[in-house]
Amino acid sequence: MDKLLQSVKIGINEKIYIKDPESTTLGRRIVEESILMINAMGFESFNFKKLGAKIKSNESSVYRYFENKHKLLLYLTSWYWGWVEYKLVFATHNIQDPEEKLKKALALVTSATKYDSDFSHINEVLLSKIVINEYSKSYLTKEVDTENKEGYFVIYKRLVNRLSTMISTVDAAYTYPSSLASTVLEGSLHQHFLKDHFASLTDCHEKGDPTNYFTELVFNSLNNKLNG
Amino acid sequence: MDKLLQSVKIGINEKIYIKDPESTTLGRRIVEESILMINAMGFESFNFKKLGAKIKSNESSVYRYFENKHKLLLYLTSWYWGWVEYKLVFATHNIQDPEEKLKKALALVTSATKYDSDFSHINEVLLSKIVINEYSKSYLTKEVDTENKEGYFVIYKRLVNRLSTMISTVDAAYTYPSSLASTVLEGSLHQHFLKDHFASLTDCHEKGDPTNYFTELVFNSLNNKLNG
DNA sequence: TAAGTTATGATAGTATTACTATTATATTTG
DNA sequence: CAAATATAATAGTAATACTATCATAACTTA
Repeated sequence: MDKLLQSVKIGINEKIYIKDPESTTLGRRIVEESILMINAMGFESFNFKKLGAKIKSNESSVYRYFENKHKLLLYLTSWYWGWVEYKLVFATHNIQDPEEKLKKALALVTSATKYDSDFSHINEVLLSKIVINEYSKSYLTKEVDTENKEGYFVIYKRLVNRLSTMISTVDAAYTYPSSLASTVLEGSLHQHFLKDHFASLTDCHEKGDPTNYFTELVFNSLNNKLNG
Repeated sequence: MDKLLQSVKIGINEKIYIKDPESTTLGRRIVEESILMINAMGFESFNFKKLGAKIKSNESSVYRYFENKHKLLLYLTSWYWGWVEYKLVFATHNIQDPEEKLKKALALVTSATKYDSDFSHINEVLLSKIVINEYSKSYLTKEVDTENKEGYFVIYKRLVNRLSTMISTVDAAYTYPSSLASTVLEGSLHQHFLKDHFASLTDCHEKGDPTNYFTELVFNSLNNKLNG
């Protein structure tokens, strides 16, 4: 429950930003508008000069909040995963049955993000699209090990571990709980991407499909007499 | 078998390059050295000026082969997937039993690339590392739909479909053969990445682990009385 | 082998990016 | 109200991602 409360404000590693964007109106405008812009034009075309112009502020002012756009992406994706973690903990904490708990968690983590506005200035639907299209770019870098040591990916790692633990609770004998958890999280983003751009490479076309696919995938792997 | 022979030279969509790098010594040097450089410094730091200098040629000469570094990445990754496809077709074409065939295919597709030098100037081990670290960047772009229409991803798509077909041959009733195939291919790259940078998010640490993990994952999903 | 063609190399130039630095002007706070 | 702080405006730099031009080298073929 303490973790839960801690997650409500979505505590992001302070090294990711120079000045907490949640602490000022300008900061929130930066986050708000960057989500719209990255979503509309893609991460590579997006830059701080354009963002400054769009919010009728200035490039130099944006740089006082984030060192560069890579750090801003780390901020946005950390926020997203923190939000998913918050929903996951909230939605599963009173479920006793391990299988039900895991089922609920999988549904939450694999389904497309619907409209939500607990955090006024953040558009979670667009942010989830950004995560689908850009998340890999935040870690597929030469700096990944340094940044990992700095703790830039803790929220995501904690989420994978929560899923992994739920998997192990259902079947303590299963050999690959972490791999399965990371496959579900990353694979879910990938299936959503394929659905939008490479329809022939996926069978997830209807709403609900990624959830059904991954739920089957996970439960077929657990408590299976064929294993071990 | 015709497909096989066609694949030996690894036929890459001609729109990806301006001038076929296989047709000249300089072209092959560009490909050869770009693999070493991208592997050493990462795709973002790599550029044609540095490459030109390294091969004691010139930036402008490199631009006569590839429009930009994105196209070069498309070329390298297409080559890689074409090479994997070639190995896959070669290694499985005389296996009759569908399960054995699929097993062989999964092993080939999920295991780390060992030393190979059928194609002298291409270092397949380093190229496979590039694919692990950079492949997503080739399609996670705003231009993906246009480039897909141009046929820049045909080889990869054909490979997913081959795997998908093998899955359906083992179990025609399985609902998600394409999703499972794409999950295996993409997921395998991801597990290899995690092994190197986020060890706590995977259980694949030993050589052979990704193969065992994905083989179990696939076969637990097929011919399972729990389904349907 | 001379003449034409094509490939490569060298150099220069442009627009954009990703910043840093400086100074001016608001705005907040004590 | 003064002092501190935040923001805005402007300028500047090094690097990137090219394009264009011209010279020269190498190959081709008549």
